[in-house]
Amino acid sequence: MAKNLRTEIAQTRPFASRQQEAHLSIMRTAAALDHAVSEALKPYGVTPAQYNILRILRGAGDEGLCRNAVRDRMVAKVPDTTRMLDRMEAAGLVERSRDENDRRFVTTRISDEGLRLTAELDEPMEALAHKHAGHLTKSELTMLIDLLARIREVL
Amino acid sequence: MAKNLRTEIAQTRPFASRQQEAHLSIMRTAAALDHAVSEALKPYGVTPAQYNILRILRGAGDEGLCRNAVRDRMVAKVPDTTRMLDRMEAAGLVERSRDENDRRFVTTRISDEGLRLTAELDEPMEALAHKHAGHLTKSELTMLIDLLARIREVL
DNA sequence: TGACATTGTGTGTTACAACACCTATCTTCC
DNA sequence: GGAAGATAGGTGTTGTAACACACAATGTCA
Repeated sequence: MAKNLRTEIAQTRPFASRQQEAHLSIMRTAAALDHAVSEALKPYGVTPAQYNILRILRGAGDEGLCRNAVRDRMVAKVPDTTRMLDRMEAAGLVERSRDENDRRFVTTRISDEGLRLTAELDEPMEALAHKHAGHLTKSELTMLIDLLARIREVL
Repeated sequence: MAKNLRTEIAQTRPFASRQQEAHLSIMRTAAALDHAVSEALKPYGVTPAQYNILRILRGAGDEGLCRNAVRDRMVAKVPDTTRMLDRMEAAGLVERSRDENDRRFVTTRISDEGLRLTAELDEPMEALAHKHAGHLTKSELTMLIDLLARIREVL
C-alpha cells in the first residue's frame, strides 16, 4: 500500500491542500529518481544532465544541434550549456563545428565514443525504469503520464 | 488534451518503454514546477531548498531539529546542509544552539523573521499549487499522489 | 551604406554543491 | 577507567551552476 507522504517526510504540519500534496509528491519522487539515475550513471562518469544531452544529440543524428537547441530540449534547462558542452567535448563525448553558412551557429554532434557510451547505457537505464515503474500496470502508467502532462500544460 | 511528451521535447527517438516515458514525464514536470517555484520565491530572496527547510523547521516548532534531522526531511537531500543552514542563519531566518545534554547536537530553530517570511509565503505558494494542479479533480489528484507513492516505494 | 536591433554564443565573477576527510562528544564493553 | 566504535557536526578543496554582461554574425531599414 502506498505510504502517506506526510509520515514519510516526518512533517507534523498537514498539507494546506491536496494540490500542494501532489506538488510535493512530484518533487519528492523526481528527487528520488534523479538520485537513483545519478548513482547508476556514476560508474560511467556521466551526470544525469550529460546523459540527457547524449540522448538528445543521438536523436538529432548527423545534423547535430546548436547550443540553444540542445538547451531547449533538456529536461532541466541549464543556463550554462556552453561549459557543460565544453566538458563533454573535453571528455570526447561530443564534437563541435562552426556552421559555414551562418557563422553564429556552433553545431554540436555526438561523437563515436558518445554513441558507444549511450548505447552501453541503454540497457541499464531501461532496467532502472522497469525497476521503478515496472510494478504499475499499463493503464496506470498511461494515467500517470497523462496527469503529469496536464500539469505541464499550465506551466 | 495532454500533449505528447515526445513532440514536446522535440526528440525524434521514440521512448524505449512506457516506463521510461513515465520516468521522463516525472522528471520534466518536476523541473518545470521547480522552476516556477524558484521564480515565485526569488522576490523574497529564498531558494526552493531554503523554503523547504523553513517549512520543516516551522513544523518542528520550538524544539527545533538537529542538522541531520533537517537533511533527512528535505525533498532533495543536500549533503551540505551545514553551510546551507549557515547562510540561512546569516540571513536571520534560523537560529542555532548547541544541546546542553548532548553537546554533539546543534539544534536549529526557525527565527521570528523566518516564521514571518514563511507565513508571508503561505498564500502565494498555495496559489501556485492551485494554478498548477487546480484543474485536476479530487480523484485525479488522489490517483496521481498514489501512483507516485507507489513508485517511491521501490526507491 | 551605415546605424541599430536581433540572434547565437562565450566569458567573468560569485555563490553554491559534492566529496572526502577531520574533530568533538558520547556509548559500550572489557 | 580507558580504548574502540558510533554518532553528530564541521572544514577544505574542487568542480559546477547562476547571473549578468560582452562579443560576433546576421538581418533590417532609413
